[in-house]
Amino acid sequence: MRSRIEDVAAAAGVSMKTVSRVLNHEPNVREETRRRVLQVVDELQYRPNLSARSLAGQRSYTVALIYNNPSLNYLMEVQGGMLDACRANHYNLVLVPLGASRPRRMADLDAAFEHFAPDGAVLIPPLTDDAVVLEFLQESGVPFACIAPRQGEGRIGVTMEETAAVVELMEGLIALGHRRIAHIKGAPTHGACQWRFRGYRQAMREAGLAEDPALVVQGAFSFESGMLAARHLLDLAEPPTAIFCANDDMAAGCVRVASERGLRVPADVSICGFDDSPIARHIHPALTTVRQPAAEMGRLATLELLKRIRMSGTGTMVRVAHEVLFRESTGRPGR
Amino acid sequence: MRSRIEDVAAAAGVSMKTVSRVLNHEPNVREETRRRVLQVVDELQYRPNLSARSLAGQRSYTVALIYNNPSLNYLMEVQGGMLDACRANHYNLVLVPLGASRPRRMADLDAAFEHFAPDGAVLIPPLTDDAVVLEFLQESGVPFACIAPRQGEGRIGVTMEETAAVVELMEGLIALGHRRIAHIKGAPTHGACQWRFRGYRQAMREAGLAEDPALVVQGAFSFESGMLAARHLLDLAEPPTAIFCANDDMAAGCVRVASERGLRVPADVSICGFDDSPIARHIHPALTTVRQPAAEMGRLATLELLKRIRMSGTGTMVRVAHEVLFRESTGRPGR
DNA sequence: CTGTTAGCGCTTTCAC
DNA sequence: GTGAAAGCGCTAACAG
Repeated sequence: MRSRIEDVAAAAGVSMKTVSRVLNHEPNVREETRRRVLQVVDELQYRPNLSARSLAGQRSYTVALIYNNPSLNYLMEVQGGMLDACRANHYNLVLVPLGASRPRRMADLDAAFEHFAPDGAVLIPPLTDDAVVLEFLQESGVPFACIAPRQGEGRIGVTMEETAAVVELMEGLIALGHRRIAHIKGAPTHGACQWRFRGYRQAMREAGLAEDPALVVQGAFSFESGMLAARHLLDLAEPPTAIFCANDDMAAGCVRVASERGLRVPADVSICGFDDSPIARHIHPALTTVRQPAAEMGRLATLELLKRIRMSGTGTMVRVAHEVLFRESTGRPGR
Repeated sequence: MRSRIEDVAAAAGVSMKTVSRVLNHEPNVREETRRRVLQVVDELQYRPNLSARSLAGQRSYTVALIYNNPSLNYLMEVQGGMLDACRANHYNLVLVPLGASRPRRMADLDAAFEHFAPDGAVLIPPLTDDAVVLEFLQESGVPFACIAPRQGEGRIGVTMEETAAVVELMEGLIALGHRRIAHIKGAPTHGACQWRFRGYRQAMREAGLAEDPALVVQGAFSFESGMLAARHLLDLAEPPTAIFCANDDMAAGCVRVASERGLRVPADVSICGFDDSPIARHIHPALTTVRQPAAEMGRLATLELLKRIRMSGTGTMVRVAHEVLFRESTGRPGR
């Protein structure tokens, strides 16, 4: 049978409560007592019973990852980082996928919160900017952290300097000699869409390049939407020499369309994306893109969340560094 | 405050135990009583407290997904299917990634099992054939299900007719006129490697084609290993006209090498994979491959596991259908 | 700094 | 068919 806290207490010659104090890093335990307890814990291979702990402590030791059909790769990375942070802090991670429709989202959220009663939650885009979800969380009183929200005011979590990253990427294109640079935007509900578009405009302006509205088209972050947008752009009387896509999936769609049409990338058209998802390295030519450390962001968001769970009011919005990766899909404009 | 079983009992005019019986689908409750209880449950929005239930019932209502660095897409799909099955049965899913080294694997497993005390576990390849992991599970007495194990004897879970699927795919290649067909094998520790190779050999034999050992090379399921193997094959004095890879990542690596060398796919060389992972549709040309319903397999494996958890000795090894998808990467051998 | 006493909300056992 | 009482293993509140 598994040993209980009572057994540890008896073997260490202290009360259950003292053992509990040691295990929960509470103050008011003499150093010697603490050491003795820890030794017995080790000898007896004692592991606290999660259910008993939760029941008595009115906490679930669970953190929810709330998501809504984003890129699987991105989700997987964030999830991995969160898992690390959770394990390190003896927290459990519960996945909460939300349905597409608004009432469905509410029902899913509600069911998951009723069932798991998470102590906190992490939101990833585009849910970080979903009014319905945000209101639910605010009302529930459960602390939450956001990853890359459009609006980070008064929130905790992690952000990246997306605009700055895009400017850097665009400066690279401009330095290569590109003047007609197109942009395929992401889904408008997604915070990143805004930041990345802003970076595009800023770089164009700073380089003294006129912005041609015909060169900015709406995408939806999917491979297919990238193909559609690419066809549109390449059909223009004066097609762009470079296309900056708001994510890699759309950029891959562009590359595919270019290949189908017999265009060489980057000789005929340069293409770049954002995210550095696996597809960026797997297609030919490999995509120039911006790497965002999704796993690290998941880990950090979780750590900030745990701070807030442990002490209300703590936790901040931390910034992580990006990295612009120039690979094969961009080059000098051809002729 | 959240309502408790006591509140429901009081409102329905029965004992707590009767409510418990209804909620757990136990026998010995009159139909009328059951109906009344359920109505009160609905009115009071009663949701059982997981921790209390686990503590009293000596069960965690948790199922573990044990994995070890497989393809992320595959993992994600299986995970999604398991999540569905878990939600539908009010079970929790806990992710248990295992480290690379053998002692590390044991430590990870042990820690996760001590901490979460899962009621059951699902293994995915290549862990389905890992002696250390299997022994641990057997000794722990925790029921487990396997997805696509090499050896399904006496186990429960899900399998696919991998060999038959490969034969079908190979027959397609042969019908197109291919005679020199190469095979890039998967990692030898992986059960699938064996089944897929077997299908390759069987199809060659049945078509009366001589097997050239030079055309069978070892890969490791990664994109990079596919590139290496492809270079080797395409450098042969008499290169193959078609290459069947044990998974899509390696096939994508082959396509990339072919593109780099200016070879046209499929005019100069046909390439096909296995899995129908997203990359299969995202590269150009899109890959001919075999779709395995990973999400469905995750769901079914979980359902079999839950059967066994609920009644020892029940649960079986179920088979799911595959689908061979002929797309753009295969065609008649050129010249 | 340490211990005692009550529960947390549910299931189990056994009696009716 | 149904119910009463006794825990599951832990933490909270308070007393020392």
